Amino acid sequence: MFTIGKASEQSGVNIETIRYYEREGIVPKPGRSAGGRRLYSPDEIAKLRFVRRCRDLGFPISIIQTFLSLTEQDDRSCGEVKTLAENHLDEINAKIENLTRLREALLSLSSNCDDGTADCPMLDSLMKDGFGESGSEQSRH
Amino acid sequence: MFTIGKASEQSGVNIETIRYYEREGIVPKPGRSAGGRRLYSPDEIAKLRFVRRCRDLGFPISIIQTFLSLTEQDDRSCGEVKTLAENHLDEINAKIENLTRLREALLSLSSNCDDGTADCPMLDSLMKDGFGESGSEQSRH
DNA sequence: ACTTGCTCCTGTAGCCACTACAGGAACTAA
DNA sequence: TTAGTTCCTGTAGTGGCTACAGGAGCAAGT
Repeated sequence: MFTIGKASEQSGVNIETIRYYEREGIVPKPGRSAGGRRLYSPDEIAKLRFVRRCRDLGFPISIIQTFLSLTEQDDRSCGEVKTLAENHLDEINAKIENLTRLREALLSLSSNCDDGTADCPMLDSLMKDGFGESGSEQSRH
Repeated sequence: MFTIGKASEQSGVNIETIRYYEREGIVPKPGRSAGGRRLYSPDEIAKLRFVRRCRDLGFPISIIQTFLSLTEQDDRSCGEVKTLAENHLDEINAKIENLTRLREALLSLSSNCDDGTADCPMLDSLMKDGFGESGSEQSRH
């Protein structure tokens, strides 16, 4: 059994984050020592590491909770996992596309932007009327 | 002069967000009608639109505030803008790289994941000891 | 036995940039 | 006048943590 500090080291999850996961019911409450300290088994540490790796892959907590419940009941888990992973891949691809378009926009805006000029062409075009948009979009995640 | 609804339409900024920007001092407080309603001039609407466009480009509010103060005093603004834009471009590029690596990782993980299997190889490898990491990293933005 | 210094505990508040109410006041059109 | 719409303030919630404050427990050295 390991204290929270060791569990943090071994799982790569910050101590405060571990306590947060417990508060939120993302991982089960561990046992306690006589003095009231949390004690983690290797299995519980593996679970923490699993959550961190999923977070590193960009999965939101809600999906990770589904993953965790799928690992409990080992009943036809793989199909559902694959679907969730594919949806997540689609989101990642969409983000990459967005960022790439954004980069192009920013590049072309800042390219006219030379040191020494009094009026900045980038700020100018961002302030102008009807510049890169077709109407009032009003959509942001 | 326009009410907040028209200002929202014309700038593309949500009504609640406009009020939030005002509360936070990101845009100056507009005048009010006899009945206490906010009234926006075309210039103030242009400022809101500017903020939205910068947000669309991914700039954080803190940077946008710098931009706004630079547009007030038209003193050698362009050099500073260019630097901020380049730093932001670096961040965007870093994000794209991260997401691309993430996509590869997720693809290779989920590729072994076929429907019908009892134990999911993706969840399996995420749960295992020492799989894709060199030690205890502990670094997340 | 006592002290030093580390780890741990709970509880609360802050981060970013919004978004979503609730409960009421003020306009506008029929 | 009345119904419907827009606006007002104030507060709380979102996600996923992170950062305290103020105290208790514990291990090693003297």
